[in-house]
Amino acid sequence: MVVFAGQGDARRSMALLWRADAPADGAEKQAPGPKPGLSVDDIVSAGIEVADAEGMAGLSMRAVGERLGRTAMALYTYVPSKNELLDLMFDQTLAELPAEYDLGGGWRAALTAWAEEAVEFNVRHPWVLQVSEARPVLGPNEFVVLESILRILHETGLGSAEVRGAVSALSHFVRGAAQVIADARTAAKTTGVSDNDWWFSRSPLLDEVSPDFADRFPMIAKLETENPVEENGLPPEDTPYMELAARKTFAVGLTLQLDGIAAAIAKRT
Amino acid sequence: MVVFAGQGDARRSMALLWRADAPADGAEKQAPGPKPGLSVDDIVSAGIEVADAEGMAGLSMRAVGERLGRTAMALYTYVPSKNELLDLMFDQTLAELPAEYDLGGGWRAALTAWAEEAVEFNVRHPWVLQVSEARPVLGPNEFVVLESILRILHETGLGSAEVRGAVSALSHFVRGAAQVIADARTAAKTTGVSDNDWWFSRSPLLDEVSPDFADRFPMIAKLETENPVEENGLPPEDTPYMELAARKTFAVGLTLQLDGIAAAIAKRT
DNA sequence: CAGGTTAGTTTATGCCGTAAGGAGATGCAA
DNA sequence: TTGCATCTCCTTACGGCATAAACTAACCTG
Repeated sequence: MVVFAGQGDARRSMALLWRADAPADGAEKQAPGPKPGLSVDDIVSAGIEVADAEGMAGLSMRAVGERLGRTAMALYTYVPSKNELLDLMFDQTLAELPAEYDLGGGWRAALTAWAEEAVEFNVRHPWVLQVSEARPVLGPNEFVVLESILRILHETGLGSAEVRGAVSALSHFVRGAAQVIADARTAAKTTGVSDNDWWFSRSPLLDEVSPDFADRFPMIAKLETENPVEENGLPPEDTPYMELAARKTFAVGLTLQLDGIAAAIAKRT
Repeated sequence: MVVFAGQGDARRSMALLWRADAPADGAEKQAPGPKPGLSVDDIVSAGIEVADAEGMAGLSMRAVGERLGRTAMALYTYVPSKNELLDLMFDQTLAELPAEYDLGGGWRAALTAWAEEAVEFNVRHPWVLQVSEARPVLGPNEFVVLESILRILHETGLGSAEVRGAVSALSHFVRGAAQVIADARTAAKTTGVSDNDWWFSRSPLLDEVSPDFADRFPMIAKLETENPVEENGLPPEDTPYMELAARKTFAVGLTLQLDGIAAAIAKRT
């Protein structure tokens, strides 16, 4: 399911995201009570580790707490809710993306680098894809990332509306591609069935249940015979079939995106 | 979280999807025991209704059963698990998409119609976006839908690899756009906060927490001032701000996709 | 050393998918 | 007509989830 950004106390959320804890000017008075055994950063890091390893479905307050030797409830001292924790995790994770791209090779090379980086990032942290973009988290790193692609697109000389369109097109494309790759990996891992085995168990069943497949779906049949995923014979047993296909398709699709942008540039001049 | 296609008994799944219950040839012998009070279709329809109304998060066996006046466990007589039910719901829902598009106006017009139809479809049934594409469900309607876009792309004369790239680019784009629109609606509904109110509560906090925003993120600041979402003054209080913006951006992004395909065609000749 | 503050715990509530087992209905063979 | 196999549907139970509420214990300040 899709998760939405903090609907709790907006001020506290923003303060956490931007680390504006404001320990007052100089005062810094000693707080009574036991010293904090954890920090927000500890919890965020543990959360990211859990989510990377077990996926969004495996991200529970219990699991995060356990990784830190605490109960689930202990986390609520530092973080108002699981939602806010997820926002913090999201923004923190974005920090590993480059803030700038080399523009020496022109916008096309830079966008290619951006897209490849972005796909790998999302494959590394597939749970990030489940954080809704509709109401952004508004954390610092989210803005850094947005700024970085805007800087590349600035080179194209396109107007604001086209830039907005390009950002969303590229971002949807990259996220979709990463989703497929990540899902393929997760499916193989959680079911214990390789892509090969999965297809070999289903393909004959498809024939059985729809013997006239090639007549009903001529275009699909044509595509499958003309351009099978395995280019030269069957892929080795342990090749991640789906991921391979997805990566090939990504390359072609990316060219489409860039050519579309080139066309928009051509139209302006 | 993302959901994967039936990892249970593949044969039974396929039989359910293709409605190949095979009541034997002519025999049709009366089964003992009480007559079934439900059908798989009843359950699938109820499931779709629940998911449309409450989203993937609200889709529970208990909720589906309740809609049919049964307990959750009653469903397991007809459907092996929630996963298989979701597969059936997915394929059934796809049936409402057109199987063919008018090619009289050329591939560009047809793809535009396809994309607009697809976005509305996904906005109507946002839970569909959570069904993983990595291991397809392999239901009949999934193939119908794929065949329909392949038929359009056939008109372009592109080769298989380019067609695959175009399908994935268009599909990622359409799904991403729909996701944003659907999420915006869900966020407004579940939080009870309009896009306007959301932004007005956060915008000042952003200034507070990052007073040097315009210096740190000049490109973002420029984009916001050059091309604010509200084109002529503030939008009326109840306008779905985010959705409006998403739809504008969708139109621009779609042009990019189509121009990219046009460029691929030009390259071939 | 008393009192207030804080970190962290335990416990409880109401959700979830679904395993296990039982109750009652039904059709067929004897 | 009886008895049984088979089927639908139910109740109960288990271990998971987020988090509210109330508690314990650590700690600083007066």
